[in-house]
Amino acid sequence: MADQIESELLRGSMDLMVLSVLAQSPKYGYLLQKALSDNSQQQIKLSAGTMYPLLHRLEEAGLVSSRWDESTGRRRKWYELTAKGRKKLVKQAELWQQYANCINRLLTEIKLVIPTPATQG
Amino acid sequence: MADQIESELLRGSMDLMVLSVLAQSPKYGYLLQKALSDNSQQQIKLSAGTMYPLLHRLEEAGLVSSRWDESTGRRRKWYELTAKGRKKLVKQAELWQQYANCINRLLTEIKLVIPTPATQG
DNA sequence: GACTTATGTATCGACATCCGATATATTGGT
DNA sequence: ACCAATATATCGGATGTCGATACATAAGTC
Repeated sequence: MADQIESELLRGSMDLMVLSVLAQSPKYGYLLQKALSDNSQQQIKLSAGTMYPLLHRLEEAGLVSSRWDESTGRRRKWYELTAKGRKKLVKQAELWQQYANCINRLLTEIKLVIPTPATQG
Repeated sequence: MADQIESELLRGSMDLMVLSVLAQSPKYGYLLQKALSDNSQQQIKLSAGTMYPLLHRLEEAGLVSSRWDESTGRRRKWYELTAKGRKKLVKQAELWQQYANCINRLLTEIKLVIPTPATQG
């Protein structure tokens, strides 16, 4: 299994990943970390120092809503996508595709990757 | 033609793109801007305020070398990849592929994109 | 000649993101 | 009693991005 992906490359798209994982199902922070790690074959680690401010930003922007669950021994804050968040996710996913296609085209031109059919956009 | 890609999503991979474009041929800053824009169907714009510090960082790190050309009316600083820069580019391109595959997998799972065959890695 | 646009490099300050370190508290296992 | 895992949160430092600004020359236009 490959190492964890360098953060340098990840900057700016953490929002997209978090929105994606939350789109699967509502989660609380700690669970979100595990889910993202699992979904990426342990390649993407989201540190607490990155995640919590990020979640607060998303909530501030109205993209997720949260509620505390104190019913169990554990004090957990569950986050779920709002309608606005879902729209944002779709838009960001499209942008990502564009972006990825751009870079892939660049890398393909210098023959660093095997050409792949453009997905869309 | 789609709009310019939001910078938010681009953070952290400008280095990769610049190294890629320089791998095609040596360029001076202003030419690099045009080349990157052309190579991305005008979707990626590299502002001067981003580019020059970036080029200086790459040179500082020994990934590119530069020399002034004063032979024409225009004063130009040409940049070209060093051997170290080329190695770095190959490595970063591999990381990029890993990263892109991770995100694509995430987006595929929530059915926001049409699944594509994994390129590699 | 005067004016504007394009070319060309560069720095500055404001702002955002990322992350390690740290704090706090509970649960479960040994 | 101790330690690891669970769980949320903030702080400060490092870094990246970009609009604004500065400066200078060349080319085109009125």
